[in-house]
Amino acid sequence: MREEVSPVQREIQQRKPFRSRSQEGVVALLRTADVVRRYIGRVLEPYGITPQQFNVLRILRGAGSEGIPTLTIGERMIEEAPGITRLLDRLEAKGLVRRERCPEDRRQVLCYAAPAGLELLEQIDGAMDAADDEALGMLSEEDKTELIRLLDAVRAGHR
Amino acid sequence: MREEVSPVQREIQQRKPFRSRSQEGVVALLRTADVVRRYIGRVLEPYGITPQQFNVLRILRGAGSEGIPTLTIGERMIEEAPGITRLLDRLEAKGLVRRERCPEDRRQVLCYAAPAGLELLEQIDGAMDAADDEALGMLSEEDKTELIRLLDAVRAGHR
DNA sequence: CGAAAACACTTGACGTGTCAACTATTGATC
DNA sequence: GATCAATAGTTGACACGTCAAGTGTTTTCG
Repeated sequence: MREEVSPVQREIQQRKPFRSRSQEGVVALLRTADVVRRYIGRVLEPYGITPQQFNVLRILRGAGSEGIPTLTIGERMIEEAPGITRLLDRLEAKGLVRRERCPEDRRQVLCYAAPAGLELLEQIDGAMDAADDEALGMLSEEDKTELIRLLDAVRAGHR
Repeated sequence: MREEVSPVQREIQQRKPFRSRSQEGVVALLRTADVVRRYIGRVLEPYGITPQQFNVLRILRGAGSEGIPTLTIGERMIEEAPGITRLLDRLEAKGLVRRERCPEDRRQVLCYAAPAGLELLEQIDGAMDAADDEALGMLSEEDKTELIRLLDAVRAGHR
């Protein structure tokens, strides 16, 4: 029975085998997400926008003309508020986003996608659809479904 | 036939369904990795070290007394050199790492885990094993194996 | 009603990731 | 053997991400 060496193990040039499936899984998950994140980043680069900024813009587009408060954006991404504030600062500086205090509750700041932001999104949409397919293109539809199921289960376990 | 709403979709409070399995998969992958990354980060926090720093230390421990050049560390993580240089700067400042120019090839900088770094790692090892198990604890061994297989396939496709 | 608690951010400090440009060496070549 | 390309790192500028603390605004409640 010969020694099996997993792909992840080879990648990180590790001599010792993983202590458990769990350890190998965590490493594989984090490394794979990094690879995909970078890939998406490169696709977005020509449009002068980062993955996070793109994400926020998509959320704002989804919110429509009603706008959406800063913290709500943070919930839909996974991030804490401080990051969102500054992300919006940069998007606003680029003219892709508009913000204004909510009249009903002056603690809140409502955020909207500016026209320029919506236009940019439309330019990107096609490329991003292609990028998503490309990113997981090596998996069959069944594999994708299975991957999604497993990932959903992992997140569900964290609460 | 009723409308199915995926967990990811619910999480990001998205009204429109995903355009494709690929899109849903990419979102699930990135979100799940974020969740796990944060979890690992919280486990490490009491030890005054970040996930990346822990990662580098483990790599240095693996390299042993021969040391390992800066760029090689970068290859085993996925990062670019600049990040590694500064990561090492901080670890050296904490006394967890030692660096010196390689006499054979003075362009290289050999890095070693300092004794304090090795001690810290030993203190953490147990907690990290437990954390890995906890992170994927909701999956059966078969599910973990399947997840690893799918993730390996995704990374293999990116090259 | 008025003080205290709860909210919704915002700001500051720091760790990390990326790219581009720069320095120091080493290797390759005519 | 001097020149030029390739290496190995470092540095600067900027986008995030996190935590802790600070600023207004409601809410809650005695």
